[in-house]
Amino acid sequence: MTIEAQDEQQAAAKDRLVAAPISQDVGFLLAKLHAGGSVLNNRALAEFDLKERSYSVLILANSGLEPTQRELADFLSLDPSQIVALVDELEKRKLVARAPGKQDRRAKTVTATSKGSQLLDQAAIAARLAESEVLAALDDGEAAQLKALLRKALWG
Amino acid sequence: MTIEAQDEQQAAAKDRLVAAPISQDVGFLLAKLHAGGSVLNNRALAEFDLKERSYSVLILANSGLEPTQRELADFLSLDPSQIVALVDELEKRKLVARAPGKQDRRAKTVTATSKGSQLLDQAAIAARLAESEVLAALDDGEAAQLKALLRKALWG
DNA sequence: TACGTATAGTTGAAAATGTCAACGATTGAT
DNA sequence: ATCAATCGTTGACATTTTCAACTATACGTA
Repeated sequence: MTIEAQDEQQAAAKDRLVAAPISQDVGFLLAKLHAGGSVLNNRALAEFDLKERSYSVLILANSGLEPTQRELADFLSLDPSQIVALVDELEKRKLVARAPGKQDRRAKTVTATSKGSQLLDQAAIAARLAESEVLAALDDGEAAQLKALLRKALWG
Repeated sequence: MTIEAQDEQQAAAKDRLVAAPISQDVGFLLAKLHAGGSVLNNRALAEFDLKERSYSVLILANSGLEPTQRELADFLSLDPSQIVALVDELEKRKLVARAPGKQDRRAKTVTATSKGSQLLDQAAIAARLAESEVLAALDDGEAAQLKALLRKALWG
């Protein structure tokens, strides 16, 4: 068999299981697209020594919303102890700073430093590129529609 | 502060971070909706001693497509060794059976037993209910549109 | 004011998952 | 006949998840 014929057969076989009814299952579709996207995202962010997780924290720290760690945990669907580790690392790299909450001194707000903000500017470019790869099969209108539907499903 | 006022404030605070630009990021939206959905799915499937993973394998085993373990690994974005563990457990419970591949005796195809098929019928009902919870904020047309866009992003 | 309960962040341990390299059996091209 | 590649499997190792404490702080109530 030629190399080309092999590749064709593999490409054909790769998606053979799409016919199974699980391809109608939203949970599965979300998981699969997310899995593929994570690989691309993490690859794109590796250049900045960031992963999806730390990138997310950095964005939120840079948002001006001064999130507390608890809010980060809730919003990112992570355990509070994972936020500790994430913020520890970003803080060690001087990308974010912890500050005591203004009304509640138990809480600590997480804010991006200017160094963190600058790094984020660069990383966001790479992340946007990765995103466009994930959604390569969709045109701009469809991509926007997908985002709108996901947001509506999450927050009504 | 009254309990009601507390709840209101928490509910308001819960989504405060939606304003951050990460809420425009497809990767994040996918991760968050998937995270929420997984909890519901696994809760719904626990009744049948299944998790999302084993449920997925069972569906594919029941599809009539006679997937090999390698195909399952590729399709579910899992390491082949994880498929071994998953199939081991389902086979021990007599829900699926391994059979040597017809053309390739290295491969093993995974097929649902009638017991597995029956269990799947029940589990699918619970899973559909969980899915409708995940997509509660969308009407039927929007849900269908979301699925169509996810499928297109994955397979063009 | 003092008390009791609840919450924020932190730590560390245990369980579950993910990643990877090796191996025997089998395949298929040369 | 040989040789490289692939399939399932095993086991080691790393990462992630989950959970139960603990301290400090908050806040309603007595």
